[in-house]
Amino acid sequence: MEYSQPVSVNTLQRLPVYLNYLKSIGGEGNISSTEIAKALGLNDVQVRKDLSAVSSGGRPKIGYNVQGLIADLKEFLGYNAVNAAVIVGCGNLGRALMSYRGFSEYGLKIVAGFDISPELTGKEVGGKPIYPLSSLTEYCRTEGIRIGVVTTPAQEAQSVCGLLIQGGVKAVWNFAPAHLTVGEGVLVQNENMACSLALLSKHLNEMLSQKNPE
Amino acid sequence: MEYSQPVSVNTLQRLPVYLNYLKSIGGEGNISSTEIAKALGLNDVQVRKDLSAVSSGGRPKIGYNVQGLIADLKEFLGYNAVNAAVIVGCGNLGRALMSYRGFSEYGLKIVAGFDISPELTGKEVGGKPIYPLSSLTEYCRTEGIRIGVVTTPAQEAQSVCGLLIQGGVKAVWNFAPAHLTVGEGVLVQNENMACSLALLSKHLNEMLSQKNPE
DNA sequence: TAGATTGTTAATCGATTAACAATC
DNA sequence: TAGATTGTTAATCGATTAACAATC
Repeated sequence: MEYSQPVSVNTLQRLPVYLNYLKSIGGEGNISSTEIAKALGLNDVQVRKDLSAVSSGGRPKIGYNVQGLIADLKEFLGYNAVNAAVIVGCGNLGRALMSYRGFSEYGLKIVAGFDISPELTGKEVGGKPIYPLSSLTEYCRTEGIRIGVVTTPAQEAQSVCGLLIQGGVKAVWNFAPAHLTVGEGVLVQNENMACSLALLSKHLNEMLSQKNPE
Repeated sequence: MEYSQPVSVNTLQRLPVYLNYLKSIGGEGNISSTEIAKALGLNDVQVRKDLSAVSSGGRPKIGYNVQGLIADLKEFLGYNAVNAAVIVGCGNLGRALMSYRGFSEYGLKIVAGFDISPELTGKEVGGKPIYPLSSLTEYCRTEGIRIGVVTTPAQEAQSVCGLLIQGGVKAVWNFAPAHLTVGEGVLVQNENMACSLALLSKHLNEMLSQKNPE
């Protein structure tokens, strides 16, 4: 386990998809890589290669044990750990994330929100307190927070990101439509809705232009 | 413009990042691909190649006109169009998206929400009505809706997706932690938070294991 | 002009897929 | 055993990057 080979970003992103699928079928039986691949629209060799990084292996002619694979994936993805995180920016999206109960499933625990507005500070959302932005860095440092979620407007995102890093945060989950520049050792994961929308919009355009060709 | 070469998914996902950056610097001047690349941590050849699909081109020794490039990117990404969309599932996340004013920036207009709960139907969020789930397919068909946003629990996601497609929806933006199976010609774009969290969590583990080696 | 910068062609790199041996 | 399925090695494919010619 300690010496498991590094996994590519692409593979890593597919692992939660496998987990979702396996949880949806449930049961006590076994499943073949071919079945998984077919259900998810992937190549079966790819599925086996991805799973080889995670699990103790399947059995020829039988496949993979569903429950075992679920357990291996959860363990590998760190869903059994508990990582404390703060949310910065308690607008609609920030508050929605603070209220979301599903994160515990993924080993993430939102412990507090931060906002610059005096109208929000002192209140609670989803049972979690909202503190003033001025206390963010100190809070992260004393509580040992490693994950920060940025749900501020784009203009504030970079400075807020700086505050988080000052407080010792090592991973920033960025929902603001802005590029964040960070130093070595800090990971920025963008949940950029504009990027997703770009793909949707392009697809629609192509569909329409096929129907109405020049 | 009609015969622009197809753009890879990777390139397409970077275009909104360029746009964000250019908007953040603003101004009337010009900018070189090298500068853009440096600011975003990309390769300068990649930037030029990406931009060549979008813009009428830069000028040697001078670079690209910032405002011109912004306009080209917006046009290419379809941000000047207006695509009507519905949101299915008006829980915390769904309501947050309904209230979000930024989508108009991206050519997306949320026109209505749908939910199965009688406590929500009839109400308004962000000035948009919530209708009962039973009216979803008919609504999409009569209003010509092409985009559906799924913010239901995972269990309901696939059936809701089916209703959307029955109603003529061609692009599904899926926030539920579930794999959606769709037919030919329909695009599913997953905004799967579990996938993002997998990357964050893996990064943290690696950081920690570096500090505390076996 | 000289030099900075674009745009393109060729080389590299990495991820996906095909072929096939190992295994139950 | 025969055949289904895994796991791995080799081939393919596509994206990134390097080299370089074109241009202002």
